[in-house]
Amino acid sequence: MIQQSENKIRKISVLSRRKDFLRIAAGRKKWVSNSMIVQVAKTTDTDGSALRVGYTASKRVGNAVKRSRAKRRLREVVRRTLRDKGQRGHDYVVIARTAMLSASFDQLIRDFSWCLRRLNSVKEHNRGGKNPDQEPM
RNA sequence: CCAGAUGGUCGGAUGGCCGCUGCUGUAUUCAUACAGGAGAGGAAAGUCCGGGCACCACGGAAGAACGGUGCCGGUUAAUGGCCGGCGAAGGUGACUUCAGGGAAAGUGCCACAGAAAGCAAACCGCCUGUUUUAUAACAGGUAAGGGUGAAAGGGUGCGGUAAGAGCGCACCGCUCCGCUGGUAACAGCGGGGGCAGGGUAAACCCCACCGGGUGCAAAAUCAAAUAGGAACGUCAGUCUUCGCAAGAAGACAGCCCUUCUUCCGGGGUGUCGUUCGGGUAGAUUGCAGGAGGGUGCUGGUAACAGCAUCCCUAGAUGAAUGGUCAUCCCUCUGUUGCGCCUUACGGUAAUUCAGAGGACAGAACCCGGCUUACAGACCAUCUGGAUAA
RNA sequence: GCGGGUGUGGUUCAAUGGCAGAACGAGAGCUUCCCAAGCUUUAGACGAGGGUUCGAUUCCCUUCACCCGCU
Repeated sequence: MIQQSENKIRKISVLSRRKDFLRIAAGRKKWVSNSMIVQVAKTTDTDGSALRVGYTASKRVGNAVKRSRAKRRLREVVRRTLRDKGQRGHDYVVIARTAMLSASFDQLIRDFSWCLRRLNSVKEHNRGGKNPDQEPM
């Protein structure tokens, strides 16, 4: 995409507040793959240039060791991928599923890129003039 | 060599690329670069005990209540931990396990079965006597045997007796006294008593000892916004008092409440600004040098203590300490099959190749324990058995 | 991280240490032309492991799961 090549994202900051997670989940824009779920919403900063990411690994993933490992792999995937393919001015939330632990790392990168591509195409569709409230997600 | 017992150590290794969080140094745009060096455990877990530390409460001591602990001695900051000993139970043994005070202070309970479940009593029995041809009935004695039960008022043997019975005796058990050893728990020996005194205290209880409460989201410092508080200034309708004035006090008016409108009554209340104090979000400290660890010596059976010397070893906060790739190591499975056994089929299996797997588990103020989870590997001491010399 | 609490049939709850029960639900039968309702009847549980006791759902210890409170 042309727009992405213009994006020069110098830093990826981390979401930490429960309020932000609830706001992004209420945005109802998400895409599910086998190993993860990606949610996205427009950021609330006035600057509009930030790119923020939140990570979630619930107790369903496993005990503390497994949750921590899932978050570390998520961070590594996001660090390698989102700098090129993410859109700035948006907040992302990545949720780990159980397959996060057993899948290979290449598969995780493919899953994340696929989710981002589908979400970006949905947003392109939005700019075409449709009402965003009637988005069938 | 096989099977065990006890105690301890480790719990994947190396390298490439890309990253994360503190610390130190340098540079500057003062929060960023670069360099150096550091960065999870034996259980970090469960939160079951004990302390440090912080705040709150409290004049001291004792008692009551509540909770806990419970053989004896030692160790420790302290403990319900640990070490040593005693007793009981289990094991051929090394060794292991034990909430292991008091049932002769009192209360409660012991279902069903059984005659009887607690000051003993007597169902079937046994024995004697009377009546009766006999069977049997009645009266008395007795508790050995049977039966019930988890448990039936010491056990075994001999004597004794009409039958029996601690009725008598021997041994064992119980209990009391004395002596000896031991700090003690307790053990040994001797003598007396003559069988009373069932079990249950993880039932109430009694005795001895211990315990103030809350917990780093404790607490301290700095300190936005909003609301409320205090001080000062400013403005505010009328009247009265004080005062030359500035101003202060009081009353009425105004505004709000008293369900709604009016009147009466009652209650409350100034506007704005600045500052202060308390204090929330947030930030910093608390917070990593400590009941610290390694080695050696000394004392002690040991837990542990003392001395000397060396070392500094995580500090995150939606929570770092990694991600990925390659090689090696270990285990398992499959393929090939040197060699060995076998006539052969076949069996075992060095090696090669391929695949899968490599446990339990992540610090959150710190420390001492306990408990629970854990693939495997190694070391030391000891026990039982087999073989050889 | 810290502090509390609860585990009993499929569900909601009882039960002095002595045969584990009630209601609803499930199955079968009776009744009815059929269904519902009603009546009769059956099956089904003490979270797990140890200990004390003659005997444990109950008492004690360990463990597992779940719930609540503290920002």
